[in-house]
Amino acid sequence: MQTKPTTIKEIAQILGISVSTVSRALHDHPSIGLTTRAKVKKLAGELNYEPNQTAIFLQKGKTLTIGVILPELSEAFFSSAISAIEDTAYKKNYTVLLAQSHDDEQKEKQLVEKMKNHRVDGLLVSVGKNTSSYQHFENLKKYNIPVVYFDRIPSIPNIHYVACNMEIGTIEAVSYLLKKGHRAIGMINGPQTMVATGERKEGYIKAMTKNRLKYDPSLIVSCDLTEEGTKKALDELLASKRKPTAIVTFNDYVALFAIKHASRLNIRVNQDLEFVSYANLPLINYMENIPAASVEQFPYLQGQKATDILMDLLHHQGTGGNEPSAFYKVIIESQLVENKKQD
Amino acid sequence: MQTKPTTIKEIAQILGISVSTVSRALHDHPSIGLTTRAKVKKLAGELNYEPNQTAIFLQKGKTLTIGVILPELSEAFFSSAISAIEDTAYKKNYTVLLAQSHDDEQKEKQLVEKMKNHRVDGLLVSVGKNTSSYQHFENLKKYNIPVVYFDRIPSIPNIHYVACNMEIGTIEAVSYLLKKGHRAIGMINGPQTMVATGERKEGYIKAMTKNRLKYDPSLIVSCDLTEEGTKKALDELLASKRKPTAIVTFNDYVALFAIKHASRLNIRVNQDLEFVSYANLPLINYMENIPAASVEQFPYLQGQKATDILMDLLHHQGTGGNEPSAFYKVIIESQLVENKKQD
DNA sequence: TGCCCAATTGCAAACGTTTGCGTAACCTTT
DNA sequence: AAAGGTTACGCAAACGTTTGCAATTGGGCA
Repeated sequence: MQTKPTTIKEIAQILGISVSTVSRALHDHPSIGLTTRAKVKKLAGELNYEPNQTAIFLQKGKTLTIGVILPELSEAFFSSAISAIEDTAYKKNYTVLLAQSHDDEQKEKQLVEKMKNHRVDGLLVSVGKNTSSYQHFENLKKYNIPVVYFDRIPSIPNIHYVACNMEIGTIEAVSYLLKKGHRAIGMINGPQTMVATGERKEGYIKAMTKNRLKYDPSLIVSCDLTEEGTKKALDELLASKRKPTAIVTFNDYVALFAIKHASRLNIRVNQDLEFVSYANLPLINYMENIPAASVEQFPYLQGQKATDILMDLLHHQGTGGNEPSAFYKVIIESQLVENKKQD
Repeated sequence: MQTKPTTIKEIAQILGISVSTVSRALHDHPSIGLTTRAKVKKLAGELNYEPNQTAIFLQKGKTLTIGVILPELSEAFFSSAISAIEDTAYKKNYTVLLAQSHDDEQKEKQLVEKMKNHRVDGLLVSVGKNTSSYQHFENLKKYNIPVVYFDRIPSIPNIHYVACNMEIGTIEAVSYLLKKGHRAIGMINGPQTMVATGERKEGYIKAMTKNRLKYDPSLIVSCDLTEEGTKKALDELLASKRKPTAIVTFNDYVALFAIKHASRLNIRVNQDLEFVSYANLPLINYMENIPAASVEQFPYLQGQKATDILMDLLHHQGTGGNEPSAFYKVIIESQLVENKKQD
């Protein structure tokens, strides 16, 4: 028995009234009599009527759907963010259309097209790390599809975004190490191309100068974030004139690679060499040797904020319709969190 | 300048031909002359025409969208699975509508409704751990919306599913420990209610009897998967008459909790007490003290298979339409993987 | 020259809903 | 009792497509 879903039309026919009346009755339109209203609802209930959203979408030009494009669903940071996005969207009765770019610009472009065809009301994006042009996103403006970027944001003007500023967190991280008595503090930073790399460096320098210490450029090395690159970076640091007693790493992956390498070199982690990192991973809770502290980047919060902004945009665009003159630029300050190791 | 997306209608008007001709031209319908076909396509290109999917959905009754309902997006196992689902669906030109139940049966029901209203073509489900009735899913059959369950599958007949059988993996795990000389092997199992708990126990027993060893029930304790519960379970095992020298845990979380607890009790992990677990987590790569081996459950593969099945169902339902007489029941055999600790 | 067939194209319905406007019926008012 | 005002409902268009069928054209052939 394959039942076709009940339609408003059938209800109208059974009751011998018009479809418009049924539609209005179901929406509690005041111009419909109480008795008919009740009759309609009763029957609708009995027939298990569910409005066909696709029809409503077509009619209204809105889909109550937001698209999310991000590099990699299985990465902890993003899966946490997407969890937040879904939660937040759900509360506002929106649904989430999901796609991952795998850091492939070409695929990212296709996905934007797809999202446009699906007529998503808005888009949440964390751009791929190789993406060089943002035209495919910018085009959406013409179609009045708002885009909110999060975490990995493009460096172009006039966009809405929420991101995490690493500078403050880094200042805190370095200060934390200084307070613990460290003077030679190394940093394994990311590739020069990334915005976040610059922020970390700035933070490092500011923390040093704020404490009237001089900044030794040889203590900051960049790496490509791979295990191999991390090893080399650590070796380089350990070989420098002022051998560091503490290291700030670009992210948890790098930290763990470095820790692994260090303990193989018979360096006692967090004793001979203390680590501070940026929390991308939820696994810290389960580990033995972990960075002494991490700079939290709040993926859940970022996802939540980004979704809130998009919702706001969606609900206030009906009127004006022109380019918004103001853009949301939410910066979440990163924050140092001490990793208490045992319970 | 907010451009409305180009419609087929506009193209028709500009070219002075009918919409049907335009539609057919764009689809390379043979009955349309080559010249008109070319003209239409040219203009469509210039105007950046993109078909309005919502209209097509309405017309065709198909949305090229599949819904995915699972407990928790941010859990590593599921984020890996969803990644696979998206990848696989994308290849077949399907889009993924995503929602998480947070293990809340009530919300799960609402989500099913929502998915139905969105007219997803099919559904991929991993049920919440508290879900007791599966009626909300079963109802979808009436609407001809196929459902494929994965990983956390309900124990009811006549469903499509792909899941991982823990028995083989467990046999392998226990055998692995036996081969290493262990004789007193403990097991921290899950709650009695879960299918997987039974499978693990079966595997344990089979491995023991296969090796002509007697099965000591006191060496299998169940726990609620929390950190507290795990501690208690481990304490219980350590207090038993035959103190185990190795332990198989229900999953990686449990394993890590247990390892944490053990090392606090000054037990040398994998020396005094060896651990084998089930891989839910990708973090193993980064850790110091890890289970000596894990039973891999292939989340990516599960997601992939489940999606493939759904695709197949979707493409073959056009004809019959009645209840399928055959159901996909794909069992992925779990597999023991030795965790090589240092490269 | 008349007829038939193939090649093109157009008409219009359909998918399920919302909504502006028109129109009955009824009730109140003078 | 006629005018005016409510109240309750129906008509039909619209959203952008697809598609069965009809209609038009032209050419080939007898």
